[in-house]
Amino acid sequence: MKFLHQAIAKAFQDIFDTQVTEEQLSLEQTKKEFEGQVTFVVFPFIRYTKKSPEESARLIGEYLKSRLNEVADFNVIKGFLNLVLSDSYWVDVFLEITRPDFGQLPSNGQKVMVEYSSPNTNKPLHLGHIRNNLLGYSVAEILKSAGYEVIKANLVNDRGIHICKSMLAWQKFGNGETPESTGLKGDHLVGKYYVIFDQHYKKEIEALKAAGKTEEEAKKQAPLILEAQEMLQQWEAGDEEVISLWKKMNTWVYAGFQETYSALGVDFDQYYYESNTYLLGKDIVEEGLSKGVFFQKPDGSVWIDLTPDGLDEKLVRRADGTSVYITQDLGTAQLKYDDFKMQQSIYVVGNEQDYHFKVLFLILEKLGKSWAKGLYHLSYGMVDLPSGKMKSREGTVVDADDLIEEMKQTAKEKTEELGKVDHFEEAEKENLYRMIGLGALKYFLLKVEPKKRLLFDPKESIDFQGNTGPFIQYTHARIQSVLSKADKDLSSIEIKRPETLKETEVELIQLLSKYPVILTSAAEDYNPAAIANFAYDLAKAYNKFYQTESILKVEEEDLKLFRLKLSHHTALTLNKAMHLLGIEMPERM
RNA sequence: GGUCGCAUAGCUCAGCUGGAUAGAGCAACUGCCUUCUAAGCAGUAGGUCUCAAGUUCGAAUCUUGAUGCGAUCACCA
Repeated sequence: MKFLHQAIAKAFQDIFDTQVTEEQLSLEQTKKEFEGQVTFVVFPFIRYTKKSPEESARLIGEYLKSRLNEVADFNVIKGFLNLVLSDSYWVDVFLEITRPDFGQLPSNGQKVMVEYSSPNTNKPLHLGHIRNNLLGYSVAEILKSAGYEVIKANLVNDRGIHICKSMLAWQKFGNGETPESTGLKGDHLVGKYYVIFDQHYKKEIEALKAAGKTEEEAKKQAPLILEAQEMLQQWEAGDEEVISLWKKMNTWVYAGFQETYSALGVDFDQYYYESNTYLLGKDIVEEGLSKGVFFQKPDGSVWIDLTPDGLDEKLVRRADGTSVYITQDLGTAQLKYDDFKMQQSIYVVGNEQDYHFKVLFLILEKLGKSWAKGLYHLSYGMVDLPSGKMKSREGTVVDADDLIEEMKQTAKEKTEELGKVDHFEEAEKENLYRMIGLGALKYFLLKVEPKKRLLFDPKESIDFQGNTGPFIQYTHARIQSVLSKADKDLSSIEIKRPETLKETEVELIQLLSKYPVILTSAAEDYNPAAIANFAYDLAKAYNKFYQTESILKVEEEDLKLFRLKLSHHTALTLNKAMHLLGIEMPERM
């Protein structure tokens, strides 16, 4: 498109004797109802042309048509100059697309860390974590494809009072249960005891309230919570028995998480454990004090005053010298940077922590950390149920493992209804159900812009038709079917340039050619939804082409080959795009 | 109450740095499988882009205010 910018700038020079820079010009895609593929809006420039919009557009149109082979024709409607580019030009564009490196941007020498998942080790993963994991994974893949070197990091929240609750409940009521003895996945077993703790704790609170205590008092004085707090202290003191119980239960949880991660197809390059990092940040507090960024209150607690920035005063160290949440995050941020020296660091964390990250980044900036400007909080909306928020203690969560299983089951039912895979081997069927079920789930979660909140109704199953993952997978399988029937090695065949193109072919080529642009902007915005929408548009455009033109039945061998090649590169691009969302594409379905 | 985010068809969502008559999917209704996979294609119907002012040739998009929903404002994480 650059040639058009140049030519239009030159047109202003030649026709109107006025300077318009290429940067000022913007071209957009012509709306479907009009003829042409590219539109130049002249309204903003009539003050340079000193002519009516129509007249200006007509003059530029004529200029372009007479000088550029690529411009076959034009039409003017009001101030819109619609350009019809030649079929030969679109064939050139297509040849660009067939280059082997199409869709992978060259390395930009930048390193970026994407932290996502960050689970608590006291309960299994749920739908909220799934959104987090898929977003993080996808953003990481998008950045890789856009030329970054990416480190996927997971910060495991494996310590603290909540872990002690599960441990205590297991100790008291567990009767030595293990994942092996119960057949439960490790994270589910530990989660079970987290719930059991809460049940007993609530009973104790009720008993205390009946004895005349207030709610507040009861919550603080219940024997179980006191015991859990004591256990936390023992843990921090390195008590052997507590540590060994902690290790045992964490091992169960990690095994369980790993299973869920691999079912989801997400992975990590680097794990950080809070049990290792929770003491970090103490030297940053000292640094802040000596730099005068932090100040101390009479009771000894350390604060930062962010009121000039429109925020509040924030505590960074308690009066008793212990850290708070943000302290260890300051330390961990430093640790990550020291480990990798990356230019950007992205935290994929829910929007409930918007304020926390605003404060965190601001503090690091005030401390003069050169790398603070590369920090970014990729904030995503909560996943809500029709009944409201998911609450693990109340059991109103959509469990990750259950949901994955249900999706496969639904995929199986829908596929069997269609009866197209009856002759498949059992293993291929199972794999197909997995791909389709997960494809539907992943697409459902990723097609929506991250910051928007998401409503999930367990009673309504996720669609398999229309703007969905399976639709795109189906399109891919359909193309593969055509290609395998053709039985040609397309990569080694030189195609002859077609003289003319059909409308659906031009549409397809134009869409395909946009892929690198979409990829770039998706990487800039950390937005997988842009990729999802592109894949959908591409699949739709292919289906339209498929329905209007025949491929294998055409007489002329050259045309057949061209259409096969077009199909082939559509499939490749669909595959690339969906791969960025972590969605696998079946060869047949 | 302060701050931040969101608001587009009955439902779920697109809408690029302001541009043409605001687009898809689901749900509803009509057509299209003796022809390359009908999880598809084509069509009908469905809108005060929450409301009000402003900026301008032009606003769903930018500004301000209002309303509604959500989050957050812990010596919790």
